[in-house]
Amino acid sequence: MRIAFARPAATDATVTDSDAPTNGSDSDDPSRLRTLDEPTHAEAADHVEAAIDRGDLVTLFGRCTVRYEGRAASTLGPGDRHVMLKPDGAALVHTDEGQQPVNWQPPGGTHEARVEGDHLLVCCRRETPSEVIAVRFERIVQASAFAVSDAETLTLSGTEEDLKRRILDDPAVVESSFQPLATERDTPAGAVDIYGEDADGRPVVLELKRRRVGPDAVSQLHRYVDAVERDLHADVRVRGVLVAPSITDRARRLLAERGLEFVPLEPEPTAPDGDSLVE
Amino acid sequence: MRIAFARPAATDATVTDSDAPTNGSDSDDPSRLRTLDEPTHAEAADHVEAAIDRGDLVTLFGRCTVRYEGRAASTLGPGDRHVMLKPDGAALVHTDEGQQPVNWQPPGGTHEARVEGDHLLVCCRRETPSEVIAVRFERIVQASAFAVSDAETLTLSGTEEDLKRRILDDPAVVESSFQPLATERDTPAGAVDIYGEDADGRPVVLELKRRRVGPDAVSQLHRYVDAVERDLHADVRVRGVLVAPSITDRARRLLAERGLEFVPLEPEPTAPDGDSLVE
DNA sequence: AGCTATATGTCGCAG
DNA sequence: CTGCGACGTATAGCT
Repeated sequence: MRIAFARPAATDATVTDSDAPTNGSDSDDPSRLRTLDEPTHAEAADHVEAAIDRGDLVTLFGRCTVRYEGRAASTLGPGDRHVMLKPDGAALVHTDEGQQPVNWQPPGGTHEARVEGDHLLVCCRRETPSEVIAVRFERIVQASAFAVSDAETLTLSGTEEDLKRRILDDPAVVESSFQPLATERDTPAGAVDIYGEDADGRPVVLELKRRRVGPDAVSQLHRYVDAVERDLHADVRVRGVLVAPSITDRARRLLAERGLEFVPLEPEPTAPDGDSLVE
Repeated sequence: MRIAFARPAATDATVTDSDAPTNGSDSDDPSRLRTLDEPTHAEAADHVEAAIDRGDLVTLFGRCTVRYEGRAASTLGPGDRHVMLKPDGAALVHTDEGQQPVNWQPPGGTHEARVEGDHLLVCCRRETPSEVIAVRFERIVQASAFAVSDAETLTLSGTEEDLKRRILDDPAVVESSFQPLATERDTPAGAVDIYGEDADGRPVVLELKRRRVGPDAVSQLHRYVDAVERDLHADVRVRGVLVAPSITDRARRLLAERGLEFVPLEPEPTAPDGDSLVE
């Protein structure tokens, strides 16, 4: 603990919420940060429980083990890690490496912190499917709680949706006289990205991908073309066109075997790079 | 800042690393935690830069905007968020919701923190592909650095690998007299999970999935069966069997259309649930 | 709640 | 490095 003089005797006595030796801000400080450095397990448990109740985002630095059981099961021996508990029920355990958490829990679950023997136990549960993460801290270096408020939503470009718009805006980028008739056209095999007709009036199925495609995309297109041909149950041959920035060799071979086509196209026109994010 | 008396005059004067008003631990304290609460931008910049140089895992709480440009591009307006910079070059920006970061950078990149106007700019770059995240803080509530050490690796069970072992241990779980001949057998379409022969000596291709399968898995199996049939270029018909816990209706239909088969099997025998993670 | 497809997917492994 | 497939994938949209 940072404010040692304010700490109760290091018994396992429960620390009352409002009297807890949080620091960094008064309880009505707009910063909404509450931090404990090197707390006892009991202090940390109270701190975390109170933060969860308030709806704060909680972080914990410390040495811990992790066990998971649910769709699969895992164990992780002792090490220094960072744990994040989100107010929406999500939980993340990060090591020093990797973009992905070593263990996690999706949103919708519940968090719980309590002392268990000589450990702080942080438990994150969810149902459907029933899953649990148990994080056992032998030492907590820092426990922070922050009342995060974020009204903004991400604006993203360069997606498959952008590629779709680009084609609908100017169908000629696919092929001259291509005419889109429907998007998300339903078939027994699933929804077709763009369905239309070529210059000769033949049906065309487009499958769009925002990036370089492999064999899986070819199979997907193949399924749709098959399904539409059955659907029309006429003797017309349905064209299948994969639209993506590029294609791998194996995918191109597969495409040829199945009589399908490829049109190279980026989600967005390649701009003569303008402003950079940092000057 | 928490330790106000230790802080230099709040000019933009650079804070010397070793004299920086970190707290929570001395520089050689084994806890290896260094935290600043409500630092100035200049203080935070120095703190973060020093932590990156040391190879610490860095976290930042505060109000910021985020811009990303690379494979795609995005912008995110001002809000309270949590930023994590890992020593391996990974970066994560988390809001109060979702398991996934709202913005991120995979490992391998470089981090940088500096004052830019009235903001703290945290920049995370990587090459191949060239990508940048720029996080601009208007306010930093807390900046922590922790020398994370984690020697352990995750032990995971219930994977496709477990399913494969289960079949190789006792091929009869697939079908009586099924005989595995190879795993990862190479074909022009990719590697087959398990290749073998049935009681009649006919070639069998197994595709394994650790969980319920949809149409994509059927297509994958179909590709492999096609490829093996061409490969053998004999007139033998190759059987294709999807092995997974369960299958969706549409996938089952697709499977039937292509003359393929399904065998229900879990990655691990369903145990009469033993010890729970918490008692 | 289940099904389907996308994703700045990430990650690991092989060529 | 690219290619390819698995992943406790997560996430969104739709029935």
